[in-house]
Order: sequence, then structure tokens, then C-alpha cells
Amino acid sequence: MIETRLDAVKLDGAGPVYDQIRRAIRDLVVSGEWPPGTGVPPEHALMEQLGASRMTVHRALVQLAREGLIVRRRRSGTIVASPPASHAMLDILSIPEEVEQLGQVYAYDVLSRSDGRPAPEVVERFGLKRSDKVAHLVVLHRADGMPHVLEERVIHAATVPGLAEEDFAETPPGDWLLKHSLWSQAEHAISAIGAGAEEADLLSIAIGEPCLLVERRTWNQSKPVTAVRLLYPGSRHRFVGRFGPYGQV
Amino acid sequence: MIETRLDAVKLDGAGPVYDQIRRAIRDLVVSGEWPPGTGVPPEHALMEQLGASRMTVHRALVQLAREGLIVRRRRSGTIVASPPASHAMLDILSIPEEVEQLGQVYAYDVLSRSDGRPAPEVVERFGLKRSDKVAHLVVLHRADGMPHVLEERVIHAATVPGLAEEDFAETPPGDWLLKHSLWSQAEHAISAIGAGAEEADLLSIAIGEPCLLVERRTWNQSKPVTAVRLLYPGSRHRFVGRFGPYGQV
DNA sequence: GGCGCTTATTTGCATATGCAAATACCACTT
DNA sequence: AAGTGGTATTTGCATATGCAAATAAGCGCC
Repeated sequence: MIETRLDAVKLDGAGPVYDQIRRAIRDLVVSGEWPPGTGVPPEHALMEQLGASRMTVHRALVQLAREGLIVRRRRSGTIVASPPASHAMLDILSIPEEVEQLGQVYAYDVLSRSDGRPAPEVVERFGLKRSDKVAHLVVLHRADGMPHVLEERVIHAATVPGLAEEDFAETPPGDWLLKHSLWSQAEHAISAIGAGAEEADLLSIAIGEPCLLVERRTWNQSKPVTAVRLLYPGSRHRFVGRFGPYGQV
Repeated sequence: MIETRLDAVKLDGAGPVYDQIRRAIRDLVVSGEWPPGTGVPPEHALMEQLGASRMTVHRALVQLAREGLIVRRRRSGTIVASPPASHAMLDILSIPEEVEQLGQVYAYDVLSRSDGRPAPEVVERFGLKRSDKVAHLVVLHRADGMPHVLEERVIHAATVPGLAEEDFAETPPGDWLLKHSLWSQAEHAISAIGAGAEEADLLSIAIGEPCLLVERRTWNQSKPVTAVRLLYPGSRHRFVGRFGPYGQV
């Protein structure tokens, strides 16, 4: 277990104490200062350092645990949780996992890679500066040998250390990024478009066939990390979700 | 404010007391026994009736409030919340609201309605019995006069009182149902398909043009309520959502 | 009637205290 | 070395208590 520096937890005096504690720890977690596996100080230590009662500290930690940011176990203590790989319907972050959950065999090919300045059309689509250095990848994911998704991805070199040395021979870029970069904010959009000539060819479908397009952009502390465009043949894919009226499952 | 019968809250003895209280009240809310607006008894009353301390009752209520099931205000007390009309990206339940949020003028036409036994293909799609009575509706929603979504809907008469008398002249069926029926579970699926001849005509698009298809089925206590098929012209629509790695916004 | 003040009710927050449950760790035995 | 049992640590839960903040409702005054 990774140790923490206790004095990193600082209150800001705004609002209820339990919420100050909650936010202080949450910020350390989402900023990456306390990466997954880091040990959160025990209630006693926090209580002394912050001058709050144990119940107040407890309340903050219980809430963070319910939110999934930390994991608590008696006697062994509290650690920062690993972010869940996939969550609700559209938080599908790992394509290999998605395919394997369908009981199919996963494989992928990196069709192209280029490092350097982004092409003008890429700059616009992903909201970059022309001077930013990026890696531009095209990857075809297969399920049981059949084309499953076509992925086009731009990775912002400055925010992802080790990018140049990685050749994505063993792990597709999406999964690799999950392990080698942090993200604090993501946005995605779903729409339907017809496949273009090149896309249709790669996915083995007809030109103009309806496809589901998922576009996702990811930031870490407002710096862009990666942008991806996933094209799913419409006939072969459905995104399914369940929910209740108050948001619960 | 609607009064509640205090003795309706019953504990089941399983697990922590605060959680028993939480579940007991939650069940009353989601079952519809305490409809939105119902007054939840004050902490003092619950405390006496249940033989728990106020802090324990408080903990249960605070959690329910954070989950959005109840709304609490000092002095005026606690009431059951109205289910949020729209929530995350795909919990768009009210099309009029969606359109108006885009700053466009909303209108709709009921293109057809038939009451009676469901067509065989509807039976299958919705998991009904052939003997169930349903209303079958086709509605075109417009934004600024332009076709916006094509809605095809089946409503299960047995679970929706007052259905036969309603003509949907003033409120489109989706919104009407939100007010006149309860639901405890929903499922939706998104996919991409090409517009059929009839659909293309109604939506003023070309045959085969890619569309986003949202299918949603809704149940109340495992009895079907309604099933709907929403066809959005792909070129004109994107569903956008934002989220963070731990599920928070 | 309307306006402003007071009061009572209800929730919100924090503390102190005590015990229970889980379990990592250590010492001891075989 | 391997099991065994006790102990200390850490979280989980519940209670009792006190005060603060918000505000609905009542009261009195003009």
C-alpha cells in the first residue's frame, strides 16, 4: 500500500466541516495526487490533524466510499479505489472487455499511426492547437474475426508521458491510455451517420449503411488528453441500459 | 401537502437500522404508496414510532435526500420528490422540454391512434399477451415546424387508468403518461438504422438515411406500462453527455 | 386588510461516548 | 514450517446532547 503524506489534507473553511473534508480528499483523488491504491489516513489521524471529531471525519469518508472514490475495510484501513472500467451504458471505455463480455474472441489491428502535428481537419474536429504534437491512430477492432468497431484516435503527446515509446502491439490505445494517463472529465456524443467509402470497406459493410457514431473527448484538469471516434455498424450494435425513475438501478 | 399514515413505515430487521429505515421509506415512495408531494413524518415522529434515535433517522433521511427521493426543508418538513423529468444524457423523457431547451418552438401531431388488441409484431416487441388491450399511437414531433422525431408508442391499458378517455389533444402521450402513470423500471436501447419509405416521408428525409433509433420500454412493478420507438434523423441529432471517471459530474 | 415582529417547529451540523465486528499481525505451540 | 489463538487496530453503528439556521404560523399594530 502506498503511503500518504498526512498534511496533504487541507480544509478551505467553506460550508460544513464534513463536506470540506470530503471535498479535500476527493480533490486529492481526482487530481491524481493520491493515485489508486494510496492509503488514506485512518479516521483517528485525520481527526487529530483536522481538529474534527471522529464522527465528522467518518461521515466524510462514508460518503466518499458510497461515491466509489475510496474503499474501506476494517482493520486494513481505507485506500483510494481504482476507477471502475465501465459503468453505465455509454461509459464503455474498454472495447476488449466489451467484446469478451459478449462471449466473443477479441482481436485488433493498428491500421496506421502517425506522430507529429495534427492535420487541419483533425485540429478542428478535436479542438486542438495546430502546434500541439499528437499521435494519430486508426485501429480496427474485431470480434470473432468480424470487424466490430473502427476507431480513429488522436492522443495529445504533452499530457501522456511515454507515448512515443509505446507501439500498441500488445494493448490497444484505449486500454493503454486507461493505465498510463489520468482523466478528470469526458464528453461524448452519439449520432447516426452513413458509412463513407473507406470506412465501409474496412468494416465490410455497404457504403452509406447506417452506423452509430460515438465521439468521445477526454481532459485532465482541462488539458486535452485524447479524442476518439468510434464507428459501429448499426445493424450489429445496440447500446442497452436500464434505470429507474430516480436514477437508481 | 398530502398527509401520511405514520404506521406505514415498518422495519424488517435486516442490516443496520438506518438502512432499514431508508429502505422502508424508499419502498413506500417507489411503490407509489407515497406519491410525490406526500409529507414524510418529521424526524421526531419517526424516532418515536421506530424507537430509534433522531441521528439514526436523520441519517436515513439525509441519504434519501441525496438520492433525490425526498426533498427536505427546515421547518416545512420533508416531502416526497417529483421524479426528475430528465436526468442524464439518455433519460430524455419529455420531448417538448428537450425541444424548448434548444430554443425551438414545439408542436406535435397525432398521426394515428387505434385501441384494441395489439398487432402480433407489437406483442413480440413488447412482451405482451395477445389478449392484453393496448392503445397504439403514432406521433410526429416538430421543432420550429420541422419534423423532429417520429414516435410510435404502445400503451398497456390495464396499467394506465383513464387511457380510453384521453385524446392527447393537449399533451403528447409521453408527457401525459409521466403524469398519469407510475413506473419503476425502464430499459432503453440505442441503435442506428436507415429510414424506411414511410418513415422517410414523414420525417422529410431520404429513404435509407441514417437515423438514431431509441427504443424504450417501461414497467411498473414488473407490469408493462408502455413501449416507445423514437426515430431521430441522424443528421440533425446528437446525444451529448459529460461525466467523470468515478461517475460524478 | 396588510405589515412587521416573535415564536415554535423542523432540519442541519458537530461532538462525545460506547460497543461491535472484522481482521492483520504477532507470539506461541506443535 | 505450519497451524493456532490472542491482541491491537480500524471501521461500523447507534445513542444522547446541544446549538444553529431556516421559516411557517400566529399575533399585534397600524
